[in-house]
Amino acid sequence: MDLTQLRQLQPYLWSFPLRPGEKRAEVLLYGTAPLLASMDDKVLEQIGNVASLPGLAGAAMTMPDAHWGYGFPIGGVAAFDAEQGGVISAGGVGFDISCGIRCLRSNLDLHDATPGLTALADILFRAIPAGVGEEGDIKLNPAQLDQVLQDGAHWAVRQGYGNTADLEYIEERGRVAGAIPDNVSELAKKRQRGEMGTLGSGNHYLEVQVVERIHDEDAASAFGLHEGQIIISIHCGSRGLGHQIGTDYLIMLAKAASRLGLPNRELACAPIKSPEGRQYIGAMNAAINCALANRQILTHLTRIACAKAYPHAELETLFDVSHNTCKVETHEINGKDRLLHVHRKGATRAFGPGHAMLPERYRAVGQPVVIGGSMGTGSYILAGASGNQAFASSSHGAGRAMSRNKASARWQGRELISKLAQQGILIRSRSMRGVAEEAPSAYKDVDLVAEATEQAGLARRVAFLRPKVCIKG
DNA sequence: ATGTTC
Repeated sequence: MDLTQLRQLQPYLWSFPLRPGEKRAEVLLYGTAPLLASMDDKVLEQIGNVASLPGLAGAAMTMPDAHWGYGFPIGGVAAFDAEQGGVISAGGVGFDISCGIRCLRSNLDLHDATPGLTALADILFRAIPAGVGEEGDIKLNPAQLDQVLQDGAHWAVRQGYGNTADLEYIEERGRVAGAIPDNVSELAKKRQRGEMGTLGSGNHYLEVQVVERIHDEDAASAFGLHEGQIIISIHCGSRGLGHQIGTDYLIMLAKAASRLGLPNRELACAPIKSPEGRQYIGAMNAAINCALANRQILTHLTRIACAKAYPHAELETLFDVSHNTCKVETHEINGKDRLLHVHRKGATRAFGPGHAMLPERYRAVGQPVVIGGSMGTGSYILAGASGNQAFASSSHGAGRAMSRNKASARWQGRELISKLAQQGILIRSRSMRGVAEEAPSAYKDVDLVAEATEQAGLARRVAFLRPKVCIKG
């Protein structure tokens, strides 16, 4: 991205000034000069397009890990006011609806766990269905799937996957309101009937990590984290169902958008108050519940696998964040509280200290936020910051720096795996091409993303996690 | 991300 097009407002905040004759809302970009310089110009074009959509509240924004996506950039945040003609966009949520990360803290430490890590890697690889189209042992009939879409992780706990203590630490406490299973196509449901409790592919993973560094002792203590502790993180979403909803509604919303005079098919959207808009929102909420249930089942499978390698192991849910959603929230703009539909695409909600929606245990320090790193580099746990000006949003990952095609042309999966093994990181995957696409060097530097996220006032770093075992799709 | 062509 050419930085001469931008105006630097603060050390970690930039604006994209209007060109003569251009009509759109403000665009704000969070990040350092090097991070922004490494982004594709497409990011700027895309967030500029978002700023021209009807009913936008405040500015359209990008997070420090932004890269270009379908319609909206990944790492994009945009809030719309239904009362002012605001819109809902499928491309503003993302195709993998409610993709997110479940973090589990363990009672194991690296020193004791090390001798069993190879066995754990093999057990997890057998226990966790992963890869494109991969199905699990759970097969649901249509009525059962509708219950999943209605009740999310609560459904999973009722079936014996995990426990009620998990629910307290899931965003929305395990279930969003407003899901309408009838708005989800039969094809989308059919694709999901065998895919509950599966990881998927691409950047999805299950990682066994060690807490290598604590940045904030108070928050770490509230989150139950200490140096040397083993953590397990599960990154996945709503699988075939979410993807099919994205496909179905892209077509419907594109028609609605053409009536609004928006020519760009990728910006497919409809007013929140329109029939099409309401219909998509009902389907999207159903997909959010599907993803929450999916991560709950995977948590259960992970506990069983972990107990085989370490009979005394206990895994508690630290938190479960979603980073592809649109959620209705109240935010203050110019001193006035407004009810907004906040699109976060590749962006994590990051409520600050004192927010009423947070579980009591974390309320004083802020919401746990996860910046998932690339395979082999590491991840950060952060806490939502007071005074976040980005509709309580934060970065979600390292963010790609290179396309999948380029990465798979440059690296060999097998070589990467042996190189990472030398660094003490065990990779298990059925797809060598997938591993090559996920090469650590195809991503931005997660340390720089986390540092910029903190310096920009979006979230505070709490702990750095180093991967030890990584199960890839 | 994805029954890898939205």
